[in-house]
Amino acid sequence: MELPDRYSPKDVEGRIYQWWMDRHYFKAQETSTKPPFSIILPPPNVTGKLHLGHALNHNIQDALARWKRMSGFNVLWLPGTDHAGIATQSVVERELKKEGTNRHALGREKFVERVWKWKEEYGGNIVDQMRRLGDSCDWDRLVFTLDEGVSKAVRKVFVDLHNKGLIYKGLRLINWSPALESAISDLEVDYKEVKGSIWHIRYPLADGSGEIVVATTRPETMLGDTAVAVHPDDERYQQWIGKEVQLPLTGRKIPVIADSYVDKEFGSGVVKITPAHDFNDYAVGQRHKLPMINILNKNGTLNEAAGAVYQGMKVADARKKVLEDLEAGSFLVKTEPHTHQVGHCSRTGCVVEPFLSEQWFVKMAPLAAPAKRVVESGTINFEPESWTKTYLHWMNIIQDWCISRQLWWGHRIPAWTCGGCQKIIVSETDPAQCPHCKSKDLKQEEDVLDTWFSSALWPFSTMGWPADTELQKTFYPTTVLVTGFDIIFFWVARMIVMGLEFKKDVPFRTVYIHGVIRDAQGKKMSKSTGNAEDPVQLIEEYGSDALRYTLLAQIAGGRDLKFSTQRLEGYRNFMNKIWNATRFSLNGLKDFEAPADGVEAVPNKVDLTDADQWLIYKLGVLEKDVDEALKDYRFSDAANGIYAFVWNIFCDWYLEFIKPIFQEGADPAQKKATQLVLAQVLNRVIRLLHPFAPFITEEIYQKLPIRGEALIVDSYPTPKIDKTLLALGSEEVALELDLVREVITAIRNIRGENRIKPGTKINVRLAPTEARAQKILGENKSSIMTMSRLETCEIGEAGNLAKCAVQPVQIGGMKVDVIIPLEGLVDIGEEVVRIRKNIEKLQKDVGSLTNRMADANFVSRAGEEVVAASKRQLEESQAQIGTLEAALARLM
RNA sequence: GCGGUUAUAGCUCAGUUGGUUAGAGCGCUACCUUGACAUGGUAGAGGUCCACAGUUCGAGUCUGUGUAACCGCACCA
Repeated sequence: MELPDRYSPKDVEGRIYQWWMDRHYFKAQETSTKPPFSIILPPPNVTGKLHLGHALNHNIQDALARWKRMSGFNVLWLPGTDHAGIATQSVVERELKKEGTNRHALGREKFVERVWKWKEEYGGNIVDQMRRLGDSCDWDRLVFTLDEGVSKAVRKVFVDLHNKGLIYKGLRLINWSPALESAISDLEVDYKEVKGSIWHIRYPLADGSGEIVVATTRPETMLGDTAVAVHPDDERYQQWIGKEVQLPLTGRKIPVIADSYVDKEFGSGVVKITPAHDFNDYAVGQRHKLPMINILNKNGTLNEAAGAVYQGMKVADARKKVLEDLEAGSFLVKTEPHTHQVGHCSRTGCVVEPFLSEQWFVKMAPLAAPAKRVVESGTINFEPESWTKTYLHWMNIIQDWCISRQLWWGHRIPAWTCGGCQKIIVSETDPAQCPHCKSKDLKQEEDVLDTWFSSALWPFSTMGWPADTELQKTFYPTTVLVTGFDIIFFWVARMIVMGLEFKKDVPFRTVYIHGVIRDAQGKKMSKSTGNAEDPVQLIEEYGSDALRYTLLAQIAGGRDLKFSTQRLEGYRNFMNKIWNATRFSLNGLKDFEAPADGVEAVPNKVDLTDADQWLIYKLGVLEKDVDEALKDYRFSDAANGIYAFVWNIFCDWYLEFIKPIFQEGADPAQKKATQLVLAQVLNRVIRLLHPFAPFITEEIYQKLPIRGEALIVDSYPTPKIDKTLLALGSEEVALELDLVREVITAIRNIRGENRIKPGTKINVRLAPTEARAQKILGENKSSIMTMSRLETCEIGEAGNLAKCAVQPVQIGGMKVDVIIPLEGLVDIGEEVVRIRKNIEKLQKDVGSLTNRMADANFVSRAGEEVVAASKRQLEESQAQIGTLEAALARLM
């Protein structure tokens, strides 16, 4: 079968993916004798378009899934999509706006219907994108966060927590997004530095006995002030404590209180207290039982409590007006520039307002305690480990979780208020009547739950909980969670909490936290800055495997990754290299008969060339390294190791070494042996590559002479399972072949440096100093001649060095002088320069080695082998200098 | 303020337990269309491993201090 000379991902990826699907290779077995391996996919938003971060996240999980599947595990990779309350609702609201209407006009029921319709139509897009990435998820188990089963789980958890007193409804100061007109959680607030001012305002005492100056960054909130506070020990203000001040503009009288929250050193040492619009003031207000005046509407404008003048104004306008009025009344003392952190809504970017409102909360402290313990004890471990500290820190300062959102798209809170007795009923099923007063006048809460509430249950709600399913028995706790650090608090921590509370076990054993993808300049990729790359677009252009290799080869130790298309191009080239190496190999295997015992077949050791044994030895090292790297989540080490093997060992050397064997006249026994080695090693390389480049490898695999049914379900090569083949490798022979390679490199080096045309065939004398080198060179003479394009090659005495280029080569105790007569070939001057450069380099080594050997401390204290090695190196370097100097003398 | 991460070639990064001459890819220079691949090949140039101190016979690697950059968390109105 003929392969095109370039790998074309487009012709392969879709077909291969469909083939895997048709054959159900992604399916997990509910029960199996195989050990389980499970991953829950962090569900992307249904609205979403995958970004590169998703690609990385999914590629890691898929690499793990494929590796484990090949390693004999019963693999469950459970996919899902998230309803993403705010994001999805916004998309549909934008659609409505275009149609000249809005959700309020439509009404709740119709609107939610409309969102569902949207989801049915576009929700599949995100799944299609995941398939482009090659995700080998068990698609038959695809779950959506609003599916019936998941919704049941959500209700059960809500009701249980409520019955345990861990969910409560209360009037609290919460973070309010005026743009969304909804509460948001602490985590959804991003603090950004904003340049503002700090205004000093005069508050006259009510009894006219003086005035007090307060400092504030938000003058408009003074309309809701209910006290002025000073530090109890502040000598300047002792006489004011307990008196009243008259609030400018409103004339309201408010007390001066003492509270140690006030910092004497900051500003004027006097703080205006607005309990309804500041978290610290709220705390002070609670301590002093101050009244709370809410001056804001839900949309962020001022309400009637702010006074007729300001009612209806936006906060920014009100601030201006208040300052004008203060100025006019000469209440304003001074204005200073001041930068401070201002909370912004992570969804809309609007300024978040602390807002007094009735919301539902989860009491976190009792739930956090066991969730801390499982991480402290190592039942769950973070990879990299340093995230443990971040996690524990957050768990220590955790606040109650505000879970209600004033949206329509999501899990509606399963609580009803009875019109008869006003009691609140919380129930898993919609109640027909009030259990207390039997009234049928029940009204369900309007609010929905924070998206992350259902996400927190994901590891078990997706497996059929609360029913007791086989799936949970087999796969819970899951093996590993793969995610970015940005949702450790949003998601990871809350899953641990809920898993422990409802499954009495951790949701996963390991949390693998990977870095963030940045652009080539190191900036965070985002839609708004326009530097976000579209993975599907990149796949179109470079192929899914190339993209995956780029990401996996660079992800290490949880560090961020800088993405450049230049790098992507490099790995695209690598895919092509693999393709062409296969093309060449298959050509050489045209008359090769696949052995009956397939992958177990090995040639007789006596028929193997040195190159065969060298290659097999290197393969053994690779298999060991890759196995260890993958076990430690060192994807880049594994990917780079395979890359180097394929390119620098297999292609650059091995394929070159075996080329003559495929020419006519080669020894048939040797050819047969080499063909078998080639077929077996190619088979191993393709299998090793599969988790990192699934499409191209499966495509190639199907054309290999030695193969099974499908690569995706073949086994993953390790030294353990490849014992028979790897036993043919030899470290000793490998070292000998390295000498041959060094000799070839030396000849090429002399050629290059002396600018001898590649077409010019030259004569070389090789002068080994011991029998072992003599033997190995003799055995590989024809390879040396071909690969360095020689006319003649003598192996023996150094002979006359007059007008000769000379390069000493030594490796593992074997030594060879490479000698090339230059007479009539080139200008001798180049060789003089080349030799001098080499001598200089050697002299530097000799210098430091001499110093070291002269150091009595080194000789007596360093390990014996180290001293011996240094001594040997010194002698060898000196000998090489001798050789080169002799050659130099003969050149002049 | 508390915590974390990073600092190695022009760029992006490897360098596992301290041990010969610190590696790769890209970029750069020269040469090469040789029968797998120009998305290729061969050779080459390029590094005071952030600074200082310490431990050690020996430090890119371990310890401390400092500097710089990035990221969390908490924040003073």
